[in-house]
Amino acid sequence: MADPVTLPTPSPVRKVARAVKDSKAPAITRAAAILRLLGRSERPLGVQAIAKELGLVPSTCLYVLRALAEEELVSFDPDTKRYALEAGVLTLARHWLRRDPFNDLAQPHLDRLAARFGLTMLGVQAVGLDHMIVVAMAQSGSGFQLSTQVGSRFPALISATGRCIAAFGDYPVAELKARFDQLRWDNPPAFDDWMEQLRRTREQGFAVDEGQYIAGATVVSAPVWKGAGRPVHALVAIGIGAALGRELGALQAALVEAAGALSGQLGGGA
Amino acid sequence: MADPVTLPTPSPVRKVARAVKDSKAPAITRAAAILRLLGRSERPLGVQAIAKELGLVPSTCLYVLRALAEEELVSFDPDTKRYALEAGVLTLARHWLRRDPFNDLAQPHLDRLAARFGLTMLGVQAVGLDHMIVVAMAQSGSGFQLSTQVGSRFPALISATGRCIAAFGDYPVAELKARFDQLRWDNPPAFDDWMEQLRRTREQGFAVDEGQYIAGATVVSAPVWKGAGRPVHALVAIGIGAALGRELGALQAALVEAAGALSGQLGGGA
DNA sequence: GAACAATGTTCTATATTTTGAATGATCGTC
DNA sequence: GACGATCATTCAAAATATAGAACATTGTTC
Repeated sequence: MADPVTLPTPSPVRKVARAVKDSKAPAITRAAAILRLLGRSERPLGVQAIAKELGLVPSTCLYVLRALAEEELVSFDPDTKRYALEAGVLTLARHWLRRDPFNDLAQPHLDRLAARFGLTMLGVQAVGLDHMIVVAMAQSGSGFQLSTQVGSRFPALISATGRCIAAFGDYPVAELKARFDQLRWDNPPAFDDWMEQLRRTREQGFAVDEGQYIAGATVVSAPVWKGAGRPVHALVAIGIGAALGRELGALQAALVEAAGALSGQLGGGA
Repeated sequence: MADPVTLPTPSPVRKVARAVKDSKAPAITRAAAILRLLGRSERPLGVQAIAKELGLVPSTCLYVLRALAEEELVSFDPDTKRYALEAGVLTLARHWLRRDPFNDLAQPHLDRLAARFGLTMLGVQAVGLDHMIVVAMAQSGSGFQLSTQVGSRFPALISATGRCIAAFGDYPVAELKARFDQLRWDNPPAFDDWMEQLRRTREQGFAVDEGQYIAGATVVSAPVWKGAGRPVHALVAIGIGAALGRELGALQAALVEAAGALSGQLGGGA
């Protein structure tokens, strides 16, 4: 139900409270927190429930909700006095999709690879060191497979794609360590082993995760460059461990090739 | 490029200024305006450009942008100092989609009708009397660009669906008139004719627009009820005028039937 | 059906954000 | 390579959004 990234949320209250204090536009921080909470919630929520969950003052919370409702980002049921996400968020998403070249260009690659190897392919975008977001997807259609939805968020350093982000991002080791320690894996690697894997990732140009993030699943990820500097995107292949078998080598080669081609199309120096 | 609804936007400045003043949480109003502007824009924008376009104070604008960037709703390129929508908006949209039963239930109906009649089908949601938003879609031929169109906004009273919203909404005539006068049609009907069409829409249980909103296109729309009160959703068929021909009758019957079935599934009193 | 409890909403003093000018950075031009 | 202009950013005063209590409304229990 909940996002992989929202599962280990011990206390939104503390986080929201701190973020609100540090911000020069606290109302926006509160609004974003409310939108996320409503997104997480299975059912519409009342003012009080929202305020309590996020540690906000009810009256302030009410004003924020009214403003969000006015903007058609939140729906309000006058009968039940409950608030929920409104379809307006779709409109923003559509505009983002429309404007992002990675989506259009990545989709054919994803479709092709998904069909050829019979697995789930993702196009992923990193946003800072916090999260990565699934922005495109393709599935082969046959048999069982793992799947996510476009829009899903994951911690930035998790799994194979996390290794790519870390390997090519040139971040301070201390920062990586701090983030690494907060990750949840099915079979967590030791930090030193992980650092060694980063080195190999840099050599090979792609990263592999064999059952460490999700037991039984193999994830291969190759970075895509949009320009100089850090890669912001990656192509990801996800397969049930056994199903890949000897094809793993071919998959890796095809993935790297597709990622390289995409980098070229996006005008990046691969 | 731009939304149907954003095309006739003479001056965002006035609108934003008024909305900000009336709101008890102006920062949120500003933030929403910025997000919309960034969505509309083809390229990333700088602080100054955004502030000027919306009539905001640059420094305030900067703080809002920073807060939005912190929330991963807006991306910031440190090199060019430009802002754009960020993939975080996708996450909100995914959550909305996940939680809304109309989507899942409507999709099979849309697919079926699109295939049978060879046209484009939409699932639409009204949000107040301001807008309606396309929340689901099916096409007869190759249905890929599908997701890019979902999220489109239209004025609530336009075309066939607008007639449904007006006909079954029980709004004061004065309010309808005020909204009606702001609509842009290819071939605008007279208000009195339109009111007459509303009456017939109530009788028939569906509405038709033959080339009035878009010259050469026939639009048929049937309301879907989620509960008592006003219908919030509608099923919409869009076809090139000539292509429909004698099938129009069958389409109307099928549309009404599907809308009725959906209303039942959603627990509404059809 | 009445009293209670919980929730939503309004109100006002105060702490905060917003404002607009001043500063610093960056770009394009000569 | 230096100048001018544009843009992003900072800062302190002033307008204003926020917090917390009071009030109103809704739903629930006896």
